[in-house]
Amino acid sequence: MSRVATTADAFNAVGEPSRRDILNYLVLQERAVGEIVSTLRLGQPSVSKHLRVLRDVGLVHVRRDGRRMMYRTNAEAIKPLHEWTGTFERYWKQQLHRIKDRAESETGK
Amino acid sequence: MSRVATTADAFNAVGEPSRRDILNYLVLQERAVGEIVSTLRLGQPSVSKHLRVLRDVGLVHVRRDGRRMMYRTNAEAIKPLHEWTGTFERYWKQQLHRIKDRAESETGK
DNA sequence: TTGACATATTCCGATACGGGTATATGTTGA
DNA sequence: TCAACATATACCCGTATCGGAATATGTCAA
Repeated sequence: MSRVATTADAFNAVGEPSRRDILNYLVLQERAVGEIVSTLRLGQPSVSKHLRVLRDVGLVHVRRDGRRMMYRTNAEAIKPLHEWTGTFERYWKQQLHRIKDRAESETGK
Repeated sequence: MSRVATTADAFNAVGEPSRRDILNYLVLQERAVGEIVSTLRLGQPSVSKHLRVLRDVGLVHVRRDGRRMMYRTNAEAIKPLHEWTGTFERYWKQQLHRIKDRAESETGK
């Protein structure tokens, strides 16, 4: 037994930089594959494969328009990631306060 | 040329489920490696390796305490991920409104 | 100094991944 | 029906990754 799944979850899907680029691009507006290819300067098969991964985890939606496939980001699928990272918010705020407090007590010395 | 870096960035580091578990655990309190191993039921070398990845991207801090190494989550390193996912917030809110509006107009019909 | 303890590193095998090339599939318009 | 177009899939290569076993490194206590 070796590596577990991976592409089967949104956290992992988003770990790939090109896929984040694609999500950033597709959230603004629905786009055809060819537009993604030329805008992001990636190979067409590469883009199709990234889209397949994103689709499998629900991060994008597709719609056929004639012979083109129109993709768009499904922002809701990103919500869980935002929520998970958000559970750490109180901790980084604490850390900032500690740093700030220490700085103030030092200047006040 | 093949796969790019990966372990060299926080997004990817967090893509691994065990590493998320470790971060969740270490944010509550500083812990020794052995505690992580027994609490999360993972192999010791495996944990050490995950910790090395997390450390390299700044997601955890270490401190030596005698012969033990005490790790804790560096919440601040998670902030960029929270911010990136946050850029999608307005879009999922829009989607929710659209869904809500449609539901209301349908019941009102 | 030595043995026990705690952690890190190395090595291995199986597999997943990403990019590229070639090819298959599906759709349109003539 | 057929050629052009748009996208998806299959395949290959080189590499990354994960887990586990074995081993190395570092630290303490006697």
